Amino acid sequence: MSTAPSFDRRARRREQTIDEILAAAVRLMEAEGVAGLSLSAVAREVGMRPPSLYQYFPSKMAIYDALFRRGAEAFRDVRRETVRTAVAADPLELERICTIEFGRWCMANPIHSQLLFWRTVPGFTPSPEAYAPAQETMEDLRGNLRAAVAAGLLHPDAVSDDGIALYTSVTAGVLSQQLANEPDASYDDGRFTRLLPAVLEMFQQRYAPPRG
Amino acid sequence: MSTAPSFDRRARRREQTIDEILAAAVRLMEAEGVAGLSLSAVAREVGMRPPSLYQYFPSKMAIYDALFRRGAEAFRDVRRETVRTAVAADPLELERICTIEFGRWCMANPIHSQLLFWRTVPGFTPSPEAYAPAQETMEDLRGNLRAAVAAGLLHPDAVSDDGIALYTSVTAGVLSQQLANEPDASYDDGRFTRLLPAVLEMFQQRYAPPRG
DNA sequence: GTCTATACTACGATAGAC
DNA sequence: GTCTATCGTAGTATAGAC
Repeated sequence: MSTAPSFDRRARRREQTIDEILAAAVRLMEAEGVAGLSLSAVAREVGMRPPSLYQYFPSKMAIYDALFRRGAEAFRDVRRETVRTAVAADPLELERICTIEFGRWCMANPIHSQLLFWRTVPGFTPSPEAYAPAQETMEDLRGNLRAAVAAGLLHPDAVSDDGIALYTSVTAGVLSQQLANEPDASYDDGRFTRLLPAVLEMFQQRYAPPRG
Repeated sequence: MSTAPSFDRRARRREQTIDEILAAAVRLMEAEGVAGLSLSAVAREVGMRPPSLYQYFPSKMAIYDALFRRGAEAFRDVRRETVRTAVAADPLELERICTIEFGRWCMANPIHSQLLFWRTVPGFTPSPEAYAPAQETMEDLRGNLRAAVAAGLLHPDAVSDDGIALYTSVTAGVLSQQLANEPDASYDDGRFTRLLPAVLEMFQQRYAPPRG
């Protein structure tokens, strides 16, 4: 087909525009709050008129959904890339590194984090497609902890529903406090993010393996 | 002064109206999200026209501020009332009971909790007057933990800045997860609130007193 | 694919009558 | 203390020209 290359170029250009719109939305949310996003402002930011946005997103909620999805994909991939490249002595150390990288990502992407973890936008619920990568991440986490259990580094209860919920609660706890109270601090300077290694130790201690 | 009683009656009536407005605001936020509050809707809810609200609050932010303040006062008082009436074997158990009562209050008042702990309303920052009771609560918490240290039940590091931050992070962590993921569950049924005793044990274990 | 024009709704807030 | 009327602004979204 002689028209295929042309389609490719158009598709790529379209993708670029979509990226630009989403980037503008994030910038505006940083200034006005996640729930304070307005399509008119997005349009101004990207140099369009509001109606033109509808060529790329059918509604305001679709923008939130795209951001949710990209956020969920990004932090899933941060974890996976860490698993692929990190040098760790054992599965537990690997998961620790993953969680810290995850924490860095959250502080580098506070808007996505708020959208993902707090869900405070009035009418917004993520679509199943947008939510799927977040579930995959939970499975990845469970897999890592399972490996730590198999290696005799954690008690089997660590991978129970309560164990996983406890893990996410304490890690999300420090990140949540950081985002709410010192949102502009870097990961390394944050009063709360500094505590992430400590809560991981607490978890490890609680689920110490049975002796033998 | 013969007019004094009349003033009292007026003042009381005015207080009642203010209460009614704030209660309506909370009801609406439960339905539409904390950041989705509109004065017109509040006015409709209480059976007024929007301009009449300005007799009671000079702006929309003043309503948020009043709710923040009342929330901060309420959970400070929940803790203090618990200290006054709870039967506890030692300061550490007392603080544990306080924290659990605090958790119950959060789940019973999710809107106030969101306002207090997440701060996701675009232009809103609490006034110093509204914030003061929250600081008092932090001091109360520190005092309780100090008593536990004095009783030889916790390591002195527990009342360091990091220790306190760790305490608030892990407790706020389970509550935050609960509010975000299962906001409608009761305290007793929540998948995350159930874990509150466990995180308190983790804290206690981490800051176990020096032996001797 | 971007625009103008516009429909429609709603908002927060103020002025001034009663 | 409550109202009507209104200002000024902004919002989301659609129709249709180019």
